[in-house]
Amino acid sequence: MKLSESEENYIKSIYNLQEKTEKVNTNSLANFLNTSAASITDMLKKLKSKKLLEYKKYYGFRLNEAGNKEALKIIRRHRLWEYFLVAKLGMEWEKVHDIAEELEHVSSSELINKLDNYLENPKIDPHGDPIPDEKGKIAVLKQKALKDLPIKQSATVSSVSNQTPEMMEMLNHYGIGIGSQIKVLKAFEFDGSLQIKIAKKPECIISGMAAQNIFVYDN
Amino acid sequence: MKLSESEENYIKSIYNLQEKTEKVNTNSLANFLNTSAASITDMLKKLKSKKLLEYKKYYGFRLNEAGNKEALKIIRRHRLWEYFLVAKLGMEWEKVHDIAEELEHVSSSELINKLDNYLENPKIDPHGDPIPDEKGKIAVLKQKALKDLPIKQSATVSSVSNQTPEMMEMLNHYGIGIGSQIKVLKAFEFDGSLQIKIAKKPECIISGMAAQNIFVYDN
DNA sequence: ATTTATTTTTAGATTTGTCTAAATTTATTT
DNA sequence: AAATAAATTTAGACAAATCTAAAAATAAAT
Repeated sequence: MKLSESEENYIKSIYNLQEKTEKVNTNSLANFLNTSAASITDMLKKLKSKKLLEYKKYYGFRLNEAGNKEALKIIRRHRLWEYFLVAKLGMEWEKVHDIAEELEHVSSSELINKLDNYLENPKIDPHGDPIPDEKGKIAVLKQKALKDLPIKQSATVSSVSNQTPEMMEMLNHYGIGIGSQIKVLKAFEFDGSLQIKIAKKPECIISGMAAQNIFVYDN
Repeated sequence: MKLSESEENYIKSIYNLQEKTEKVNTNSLANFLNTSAASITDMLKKLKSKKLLEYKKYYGFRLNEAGNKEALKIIRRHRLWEYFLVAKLGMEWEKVHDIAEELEHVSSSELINKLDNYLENPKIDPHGDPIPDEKGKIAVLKQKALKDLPIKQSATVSSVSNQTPEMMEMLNHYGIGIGSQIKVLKAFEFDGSLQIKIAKKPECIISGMAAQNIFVYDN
């Protein structure tokens, strides 16, 4: 189904709000999208007529099967682009969201699947959110802080919670990035620092503080 | 200057037509953009009011300095994305244009400059057209067929004229891609075949026919 | 130099997505 | 349960980008 940019934004927002909060209503959506409640009503009618959501006047609304499927496609595009921007172009966390908001509307499925492939099918985006696969399936990967990763178990770096320039500088120095394969060789109890190995990089030691802010998931 | 997608498409089209043909008029532009002459007139007024082109009713129009600058920015984005799609994602020539038409409207200059950097500042896109740099400057690189490259002179693969699946398969096999560093070690006069060296690949021999369809530019 | 043909512009309508203000429905209070 | 408050929808307007059909200007032809 060919959707306009606006329609896509509404669908994606409804999906995201449904994930987080119990009930999504007109006002909360209007607030989230920074628009008026009247605009929401207009779009709800339109999406209903396109059979993407269930909607009964004054009673509320909810994405149906088809709507969910569309939402997942958009979210997949958004998160793959975010991953690309951080992992390949080296952009900073805070900046990638807005750019991905634009890139996500380019809908060629060949493009997206090739991008996915090129990025080696990442499962989690730089903010730690899961990336739906081609079929809309989301892996349920539990992330953990690097400090909680058992010794000698290899894992993939998925996100970093503290994104200060100082943190980024240090990660860069060690060659740690989103998607890096990582393994803890030894933990020093004294200060919580860890001796680690990043694939294709020399061994090194990072502080307990860093280990607390780096998140990984098991392979 | 923030431009709408439509405004960008008009500006880019005017620029492209001005490159190719002597005089651009309302009808030819309407024809090129697959729209009506009336729409062209409307947009000309708008672009004039934004001071991006000179326009006098019934007399014709032309991009001014500012308009040219905007056009070059859009073309830069378009061609960098085309390069990315072919060189990194391995997409085929014919397919990249339409996708780049969409990607080109994402206008973050940080994104584009980082992409440029990531691609190692390509000078020519997969169709053989030059890519403007950050300042809008276009390199005047004369391409030549690989068969005309002097022995032992290293060059960069810029485009391929015959894009059949068979050709693509062969290039893939040899590891020849857009941006590859290439050098001719020996030319066999008998059949025009060439012994070549692609950076980081073993030496190999390609046919005269292939050498005629692969284009390169000097480093 | 008129007439005819072509090109360009205007006038007015349409679609999409938005808005404000008023009306309606549902929820909450006393 | 009547009154008040809050949420939602409708009505009507607007800007952007487009269209068709008619009018105006320029170019070409006899």
